[in-house]
Amino acid sequence: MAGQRTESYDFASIEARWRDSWQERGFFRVDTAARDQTFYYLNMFPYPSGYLHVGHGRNYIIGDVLTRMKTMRGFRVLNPMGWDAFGLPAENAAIDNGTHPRDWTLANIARSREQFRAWGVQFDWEREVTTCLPEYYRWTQWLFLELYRHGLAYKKKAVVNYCPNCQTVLANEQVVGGQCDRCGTAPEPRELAQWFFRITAYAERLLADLDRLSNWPENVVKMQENWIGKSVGAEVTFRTERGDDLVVYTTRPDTLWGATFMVLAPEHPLVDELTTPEHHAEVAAYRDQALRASNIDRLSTEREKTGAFTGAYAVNPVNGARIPIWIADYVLMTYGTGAIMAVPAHDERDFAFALKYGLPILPVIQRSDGRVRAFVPTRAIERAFAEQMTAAGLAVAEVDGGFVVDFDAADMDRAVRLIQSDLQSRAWASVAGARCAFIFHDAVVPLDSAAADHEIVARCALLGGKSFRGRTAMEILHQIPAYGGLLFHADLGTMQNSGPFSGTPGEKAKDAVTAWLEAEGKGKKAVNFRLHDWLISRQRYWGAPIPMVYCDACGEVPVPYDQLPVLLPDVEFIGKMGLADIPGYAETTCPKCGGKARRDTDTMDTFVDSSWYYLRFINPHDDERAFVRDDVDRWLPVNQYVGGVEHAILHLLYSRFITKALYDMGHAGFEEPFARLFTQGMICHPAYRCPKHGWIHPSEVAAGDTCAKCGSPLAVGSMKMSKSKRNTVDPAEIIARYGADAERVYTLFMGPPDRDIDWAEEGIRGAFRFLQRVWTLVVGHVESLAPLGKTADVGSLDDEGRALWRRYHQTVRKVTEDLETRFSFNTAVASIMELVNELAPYADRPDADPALLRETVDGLILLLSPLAPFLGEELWRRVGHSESTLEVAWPGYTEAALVEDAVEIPVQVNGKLRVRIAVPPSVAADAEALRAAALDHPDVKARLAGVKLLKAIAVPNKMVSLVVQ
RNA sequence: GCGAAGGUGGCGGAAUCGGCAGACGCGCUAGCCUUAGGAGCUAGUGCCCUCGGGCGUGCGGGUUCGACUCCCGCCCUUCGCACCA
Repeated sequence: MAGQRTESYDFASIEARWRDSWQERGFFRVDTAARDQTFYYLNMFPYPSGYLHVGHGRNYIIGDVLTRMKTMRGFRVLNPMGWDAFGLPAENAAIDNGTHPRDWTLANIARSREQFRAWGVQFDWEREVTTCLPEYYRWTQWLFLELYRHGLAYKKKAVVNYCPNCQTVLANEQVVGGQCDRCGTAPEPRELAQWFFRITAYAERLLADLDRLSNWPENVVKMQENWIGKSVGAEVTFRTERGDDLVVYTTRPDTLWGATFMVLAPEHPLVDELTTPEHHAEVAAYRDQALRASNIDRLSTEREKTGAFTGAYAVNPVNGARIPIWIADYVLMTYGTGAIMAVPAHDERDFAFALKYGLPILPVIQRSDGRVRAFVPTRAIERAFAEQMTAAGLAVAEVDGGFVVDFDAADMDRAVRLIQSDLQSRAWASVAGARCAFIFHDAVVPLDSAAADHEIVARCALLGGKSFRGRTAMEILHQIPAYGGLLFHADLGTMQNSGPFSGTPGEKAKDAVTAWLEAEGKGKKAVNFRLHDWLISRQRYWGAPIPMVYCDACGEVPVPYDQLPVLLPDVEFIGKMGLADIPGYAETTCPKCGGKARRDTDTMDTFVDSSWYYLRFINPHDDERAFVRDDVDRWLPVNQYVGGVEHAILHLLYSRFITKALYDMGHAGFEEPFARLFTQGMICHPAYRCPKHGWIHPSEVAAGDTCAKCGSPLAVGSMKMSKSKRNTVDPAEIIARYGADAERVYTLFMGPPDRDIDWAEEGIRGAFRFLQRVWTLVVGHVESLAPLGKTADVGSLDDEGRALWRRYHQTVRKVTEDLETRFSFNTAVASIMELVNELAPYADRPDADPALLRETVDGLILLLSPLAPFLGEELWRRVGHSESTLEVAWPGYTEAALVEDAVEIPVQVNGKLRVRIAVPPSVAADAEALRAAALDHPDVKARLAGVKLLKAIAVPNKMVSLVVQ
């Protein structure tokens, strides 16, 4: 066939021929003065580690496809690239390689640029920004000063997370699962004076404006919502017996009457003063142990609750009850007020704590399901008990050691009376659930107060029975298996045992109690956020210096704007070091008084660098301003932002905060930086871990998944590609073997771009074969094409020609839609493949219509050109054109071509597909006509012979559904 | 525990608004062509089958003429958060 005669697909020389053409012609240079049809596409800029693997490629290839396609659609597409170039990895790599972080970083940038070039991925390189260069970080420092000037940057002494391995503090967001985000070490708490950005001032807006981000993935929005963690409740002031005010935060003011003790965080400032002498040793020991324990231990919910009694008491402001004050590490100093009122009946943690330490548990909220269960021990009653209960209409069942009677809260009084009447004189029974009470032969004691709790415990002790003893009534109930799951609940239910508020329904309870607290001056409504202020100081060298000076006379003095940048000293890099380790760096003069002063020796978190870079791309070379308001207002918010989900919280939250702050300062006219966000999935590849040698390269894997070095069995699993796991695939090898176009097409085709997916070598061969077929098809039929500009004369085509013509126009529509609005690259590729599958046999026909071939072959090349740009350019010239595909308008389609000659309509009988009938489009589009046509069709008639037709439903253009008897 | 996403052939996946399940590709089978290949071409490929059909989208129900799709209840996988009062 054609394959033997045509020249073969020499991707290497094709790609070499076009690789630099696009940059040379400046197709991706954008004039930001442009006003119409602008589109700002942005990839999250990479950390220049010097090696981008095929997984990184996915991100940039998607962006390149869209940029090329949108350019052909007539947009001025700004797609810039920069480098998030400060930070620890550069320092660590520099230490390993005995070089300077700057040299390592700049060399890597050059290498990465080369990788983009090999991929054919294009950017407006004239706008390249590099965060570690003074011309950029000068403006990062400007940003810091602006935040400072507006009260949004402040220095404070605080207990912060310090990573001993990285030798620097970390932001809250950088402690993931109790470990340093970077190195996995458990950070230790340290009290240090550090710079913070007041992101909490924006907590409410950052939360509220999530509603505007309808074009963000829902999970990212949810993650931010959870991270901000707004909760509404009340602050209630308890008074200690010594006379201190002890303020607690609670989301459940309605449970106040059930507060039977208080718990302070071990590091709470009042602990020392409150602790009585006889409890001092125990409290001190507990606190030391708690502070030493890393966050990891404190974080586990599984862990048993521990604590220590201070010996002190407070008074419950709502009922005057005297309640003990404890300390426990399940209360965090960093949330709320660092102190809680414990309501063990309705808080799971308090419940566990109270059971362990024998503290009273008083139910004050009814279960919302109203369920009540009585447990009656066998020896407490007569033999006929069950029969009597049944006769009274109560559900009774025998269980181990006795009977349970289940009823509704409304039936409580009657049921309790009945049980009591059966009770032996020295026995007792109990009731738990929506209501809680103990039944004695001479009294029924509801568990409604501390006094009742005492009475119950005393009576039970008196009655004996070694099995049911406890320090509290609830502890006694807890020993009865039949009550499993009934003793604790956290429902919002009707209040009970709560003085004047008893009977208040659940949905009103919180507000009613809060209003009352405010009126009484005992508390007030309060809102709490999980979000903390952003700690931005870092004690490491490779970052933007914090532009602040400390003067004995003037105090804290910001570096004047005209003295920026505060340069990172160009010194020999000697390993893990900070600016404080550089002799002479700190020495300076006070900008205010000219006296001797010291510079701040910390650098900024790299997330500060990346929190505003999208603005700098608009005016990257302006040395007067960070950015120009008019210009950024025209280009931002970014139309399409693309990156990994791993930035769902840190970078994306910080950027939103900075944008809002800049908006408030009048520097920008928009409040959200990224209008549309897409988070692409990771590419995974098998990774092998040897118990002795750690992550090993596939070349070191012996047969049967054992280590070639030591023979140990390996742990194998598909994991996100990363250098450290040694499971990356080098794009250079793929490109050498199959070409960049094949890698691009495979990357797009492998699956939906937001999903994680395994890299498979076989898959890329499929993409390669496809490109080869396109090559053979086009190059082999150049002679058969009509002159440039000809399009098919539909009227003169035969059936196959018309089918191909329609297929072509359908493909144009599908590819356009898939790329531009659906982000569905895999189906776009699939539909182009289908077109090729239909075009190839037609083109081989000796009587193929030259004009149709011209139209479809030209269109095919254009549709393919954003995906496989090298092949696109080459073929475009081969078929006679002289311009670049980027200068040609994206193909359009004709509506008329989407209409079929005859529509095949499936006919269902009783829900099963039985017959397909072909009808003209006009019939298919009309329900009545379609039904008639179906019923008239011989095959359908045959199906209906001898049965009774009950219903015939015709759905225009879709199907006919017949229901028979 | 809370939140999110997902579960479809041997594999990656498609089915966009409730309307022909499995597009497209990989792999596999057979044949052709070459015959050193991981090259090319053609045909086939969800499962079962008595060849008429039957069964099939994690499981169990429901709504509907019709359900991968909607509703209810479960199970499993992945991710994020997690003693947040």
